[in-house]
Amino acid sequence: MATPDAAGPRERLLASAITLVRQRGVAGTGLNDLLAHSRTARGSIYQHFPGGKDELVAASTRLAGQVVVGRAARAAELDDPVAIVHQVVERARRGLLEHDFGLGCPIVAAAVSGPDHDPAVRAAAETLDRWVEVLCDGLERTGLERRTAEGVASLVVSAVEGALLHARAARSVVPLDHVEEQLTFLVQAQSAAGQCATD
Amino acid sequence: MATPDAAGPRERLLASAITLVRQRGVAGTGLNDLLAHSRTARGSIYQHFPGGKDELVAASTRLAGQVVVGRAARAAELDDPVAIVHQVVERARRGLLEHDFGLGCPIVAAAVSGPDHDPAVRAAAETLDRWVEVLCDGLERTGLERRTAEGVASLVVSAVEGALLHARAARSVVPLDHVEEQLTFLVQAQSAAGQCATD
DNA sequence: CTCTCGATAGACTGATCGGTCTATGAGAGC
DNA sequence: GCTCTCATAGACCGATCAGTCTATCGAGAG
Repeated sequence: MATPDAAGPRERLLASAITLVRQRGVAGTGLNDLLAHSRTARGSIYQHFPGGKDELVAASTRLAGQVVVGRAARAAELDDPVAIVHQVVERARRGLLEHDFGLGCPIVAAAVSGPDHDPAVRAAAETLDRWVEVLCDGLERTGLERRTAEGVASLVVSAVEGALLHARAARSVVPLDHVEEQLTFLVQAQSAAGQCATD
Repeated sequence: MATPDAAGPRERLLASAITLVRQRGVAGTGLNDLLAHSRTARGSIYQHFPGGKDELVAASTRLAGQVVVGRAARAAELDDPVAIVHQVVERARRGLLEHDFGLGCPIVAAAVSGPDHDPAVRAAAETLDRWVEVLCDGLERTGLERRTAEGVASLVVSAVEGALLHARAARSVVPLDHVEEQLTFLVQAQSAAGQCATD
């Protein structure tokens, strides 16, 4: 369980919200499921999240976003763009396999949750933007030109999210393998192109 | 309206299901919304889809999948890989702008709908696989090696789905622009690499 | 004409939804 | 000891959920 139960109800609620939303989406996650999964009293939701389900989901999306961006930032510290790509893809692959394709990306779940749940959508959008930024900075540090790094970082994020979604639905990591292979080729080609230009 | 109303209740239901699911997801779409949007009698659902909502959603996902794959097949007939990529991305871009970022991809919505709605998830997975196949065949026809075409096609589908998702959440087509730019660079580099190898 | 069958409209069910409420208990600070 | 606060447990609310049912209507076939 992601919830050691030593944590308070607020932490348990956030952790359970992230897990259940990854599993069934925002609209598919009911408060009853949430209370049972987090073993929390009904009142505790409104103690910590006066706005109710919407506020809880938004907060859990922001929290998940911090985790995701934090990992990306650590990956972006590597000085080889191929290693950065590998790190990001590998993280997605492990997340899928560890839970037997049961959990998707929390940011994707929030992003597609629609006009109701608008705060969650905004949190997802901000996370995706920051994710791209962080990767972009990392790729630039490895020698890519700024403009190129922006495009590559954006592609990496989009491709990994898309492949994760495809892989979960198909219950196969092949889409992630293909994406890693091609992204690796791309960053090498872009690095080489940048080298030539600056020669 | 996508429903000319001349069509029978079955067609109206399918069209409305696709639209509403693109907007709010599977779990977020209620039968009442569906009936109001399609101006259809409650009984007509069970006349045409005895399995109820689940069967309707699965059928609408398969229908949407046929449309998506059909478009991809037409794009894949072009003899320039760059044009193929442009066609696919441009379709996504127009879909977003036409509805002011209100509608996502029906296949994505079905893919992330979770273990409930399993038929919809399977339909989404099959569509994604066929989509990749169709693009792969097209790219191979333009001269890419089979193995390379597989990887590139998979990346194109994943990247476009991911970028579509990011673009809708952020209400900006920039992610799609970045993806198109980098995918264009990639297919050119892969084509060149293939050329060299066969020289 | 009648008979039939799909479409429509809408009442109705039990279950579940998100949210509010009260009551009890456990622990910290005074 | 006495609050005061938060966590818990669970009853309760109106609204909505998916699904079933009945009744009426209209078009086509006999």
